Amino acid sequence: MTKIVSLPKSGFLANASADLTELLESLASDTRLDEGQVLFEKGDEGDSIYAIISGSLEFSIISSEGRKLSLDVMRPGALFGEIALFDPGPRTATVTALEPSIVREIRSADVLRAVRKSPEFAVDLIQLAGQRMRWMNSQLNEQVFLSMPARLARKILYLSKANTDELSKLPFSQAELAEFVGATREAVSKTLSIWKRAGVIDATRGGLIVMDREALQVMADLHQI
Amino acid sequence: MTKIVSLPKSGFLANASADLTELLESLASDTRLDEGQVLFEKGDEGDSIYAIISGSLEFSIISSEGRKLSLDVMRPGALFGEIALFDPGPRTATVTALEPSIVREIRSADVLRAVRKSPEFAVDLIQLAGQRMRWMNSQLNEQVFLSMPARLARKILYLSKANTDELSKLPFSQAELAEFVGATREAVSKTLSIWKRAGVIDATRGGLIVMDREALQVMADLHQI
DNA sequence: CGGATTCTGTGACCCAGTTCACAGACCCGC
DNA sequence: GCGGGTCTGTGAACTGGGTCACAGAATCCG
Repeated sequence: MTKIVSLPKSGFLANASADLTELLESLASDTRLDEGQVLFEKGDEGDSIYAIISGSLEFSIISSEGRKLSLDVMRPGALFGEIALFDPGPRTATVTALEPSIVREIRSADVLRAVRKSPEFAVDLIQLAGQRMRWMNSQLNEQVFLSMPARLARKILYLSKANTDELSKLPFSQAELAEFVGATREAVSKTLSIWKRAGVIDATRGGLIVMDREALQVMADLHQI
Repeated sequence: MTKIVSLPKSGFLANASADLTELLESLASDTRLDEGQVLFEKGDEGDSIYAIISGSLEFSIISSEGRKLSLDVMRPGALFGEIALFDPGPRTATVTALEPSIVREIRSADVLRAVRKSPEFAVDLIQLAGQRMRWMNSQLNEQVFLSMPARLARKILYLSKANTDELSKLPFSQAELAEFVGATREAVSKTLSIWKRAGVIDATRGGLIVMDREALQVMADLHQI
């Protein structure tokens, strides 16, 4: 049986305790996802939480008009879907596999039972919720108060931080970056061009390499509103 | 001693269970706030949660440049500050008294102790966190995907819903409304003028009366992006 | 290899909302 | 009751970013 070997610091919510992890082990059922497959989307009913075993999934919100704002890419070890855990109701976000992935599903009733038995689980979960709220707050902040270039710089830094390999190449097209940033492909293309000319990044088709992290950091702090 | 008589559905997070309420009763210490007084602001350290006994407080986030986005006004019965509950770190938002108010403060260590004794508290708290996350998600959605008039219409409907009196008069100046909507005073003034001419609302200095809720509802759904 | 598709770069124009600049209107205190 | 704040209304100019429209590069595939 696949093991959650460790809990890497992925995007967010990746700090489950050993106890919680064990719980996941015992009650879980695994699901295999193809690239592009939607695990659940906004409006779905569902009361499970998930842990990522392998692959990577995109976490996004979608407007009624169909516009998408990607918020995070989650990697093995990440836990998600906890809003619906004890607050039944439709899902508020959409989760899509970016590559073939495996997720472990735990029904909230099982978690609930475990919580009643052992309060430590609850403390873990509340802490997890706290971190997620903190993170959502920062997203709101960025969207509201930062200009497009600043948001772009931050997302690039954030997403490339998760990359373990040496020169952090981001495997996203400009269209995908635009969705992360809440802007159009054209706008992203234009600012990337500028940064490329300035030697801050190097862009190729379907990818992008950060050359000068410091400079990007500056871009992220400039351009406030 | 003041009692939390009931838990009215205020802005959000107003559905604490009887048990949790009792906990609040036993461990709390009350604080009196003057109008305009800041209870805590973004960046402060602090690990207490609060319940509102009387008055009303504004919940807002503030950019590094000093721009403010008001998110909610919280009324008696509302619970807030729970991010810091089990996830230590700086506060992510700012809370200000809109009028003379009294809040009850509970140190997170006390709550933590209670949780370990009785898991039901934990379930309540997690549920509370779930609702708050749901709500924050909706805020993010609105800010990102809606035009200014739609946001304005929604905030007016939302804020006036909390009003119990007959013809719901909102006691906010246009400048304050602008902060709620993340726009400038002028822009708000202009769209309010239009709505006033159309008979949808009636505006006076420092306040505003909703005449036609349905029409506002339409405005809220139109103007998507 | 050659055609088709999918990305990337850029320019022209448009529009929502900001900034700036006032002019009234209301209101409160002396 | 009048003078100085604080709100409200509105117009002119500006601007970030969106929309539209292509053209050139990469890549894929039959």
